[in-house]
Amino acid sequence: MGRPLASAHDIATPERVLEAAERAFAAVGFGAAKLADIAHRAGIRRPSLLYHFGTKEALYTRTVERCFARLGEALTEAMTAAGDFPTRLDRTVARYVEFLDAEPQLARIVLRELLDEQGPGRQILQQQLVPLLDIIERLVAQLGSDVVRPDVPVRAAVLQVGSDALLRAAAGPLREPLWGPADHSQRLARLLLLLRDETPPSSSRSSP
Amino acid sequence: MGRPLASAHDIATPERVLEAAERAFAAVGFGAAKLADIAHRAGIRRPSLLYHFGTKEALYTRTVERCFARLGEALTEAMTAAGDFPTRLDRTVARYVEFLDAEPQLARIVLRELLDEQGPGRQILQQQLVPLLDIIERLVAQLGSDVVRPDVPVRAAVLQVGSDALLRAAAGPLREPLWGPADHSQRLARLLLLLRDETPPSSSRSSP
DNA sequence: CTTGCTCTCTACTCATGAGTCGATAAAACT
DNA sequence: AGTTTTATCGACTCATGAGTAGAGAGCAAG
Repeated sequence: MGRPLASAHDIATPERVLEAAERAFAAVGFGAAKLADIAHRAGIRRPSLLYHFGTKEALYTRTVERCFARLGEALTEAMTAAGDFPTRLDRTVARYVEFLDAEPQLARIVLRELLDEQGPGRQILQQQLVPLLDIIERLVAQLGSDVVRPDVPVRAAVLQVGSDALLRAAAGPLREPLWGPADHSQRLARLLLLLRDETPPSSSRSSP
Repeated sequence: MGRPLASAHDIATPERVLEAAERAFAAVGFGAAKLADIAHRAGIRRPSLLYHFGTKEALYTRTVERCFARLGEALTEAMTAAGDFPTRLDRTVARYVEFLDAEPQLARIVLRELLDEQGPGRQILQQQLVPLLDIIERLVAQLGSDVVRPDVPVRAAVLQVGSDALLRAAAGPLREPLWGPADHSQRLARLLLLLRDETPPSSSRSSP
């Protein structure tokens, strides 16, 4: 054999490996994931994988960084939409939840990194999340000074909504039986943050 | 050597092993945890550990079951306190959060089980959590019919508060910089569930 | 004191999975 | 055409960690 071959659908091999790695690490964690599995799922054998990434740890770090990068993108993209505060809040929460629900592997990896004592994730998480929370707090102060409840701790509220979405996405088959429909998160965020709740654009109430 | 010896502080060996196992599995997960480490932390060698538990998987299952049992106890105990609805809500949330903060290993293991595709945890989680949520919903309907917001999805709200506490406890060193003081959870739960918020007994407001 | 039971250890086996080496072959230059 | 570069794989090495075997030490009962 020889060159790329680019097998299947002609996506570059390293990219396919990263996708397979994301699934594997998300499913069973760093320790239990096997390079041979990942390689096979990417359509190559283990040595070829190691040719591209050198070592298992390196592959893992790359995977984690890729996850956090995409998550960061999704978050900031969702936040920078135009509109008044309630609209932006709805949009951000909705997009964030949808994004995580669509990529549960990502949610799982982020969570795993939060749990692991070592791992590259803790630092990345701190470095990305702290400034993001600062931005949100400033945003709330500027945009929402008249519609936001003055008595709510903003950071805590944001983290609560965020944690919920993360766990919800990571819960896999338990998602529906426990959490139910997705737009509940949006509703709860409104209830937490907004002074008055003029029932959001499209949503369900539990008891009319 | 020979009999128990009961080393250190005379706690039964299997119990010491379970404690060590809980720490280890919480810190690095099932795959990466090493029986030799666990054994040493419990004051014995690996074969002695295997004498008591037979296999690594068995030890893990025992550890997980022990965790869920304790968590279940803590939850139901907190919920069955007397008082009107707001008081009970405050107490339950406060005790739950304190409990998890005091035993972060437990929170980590529960989370890990939520993440793992196989593992005994998913099933236990479903079996314990679904009925618990039903109980809570019934409780809210009975006790809080006049003080609880009628427009809030109870299950979702409870899960949101619960997820937050779990992640908060599992976050280790990131807990303070991100989440801040513990009583915020209590405050958010009040804001979510109660119709009017007469500022809970002892709490801090972020902007007076 | 001897027999038996419980618990512990040291010293193995054995499977598994990460990383290396050398061969090979398709592409990409020259 | 010939040479180099890039990517792939089969067949190794080697470390590590789970599980096993067997011996021995303390304790209890007869």
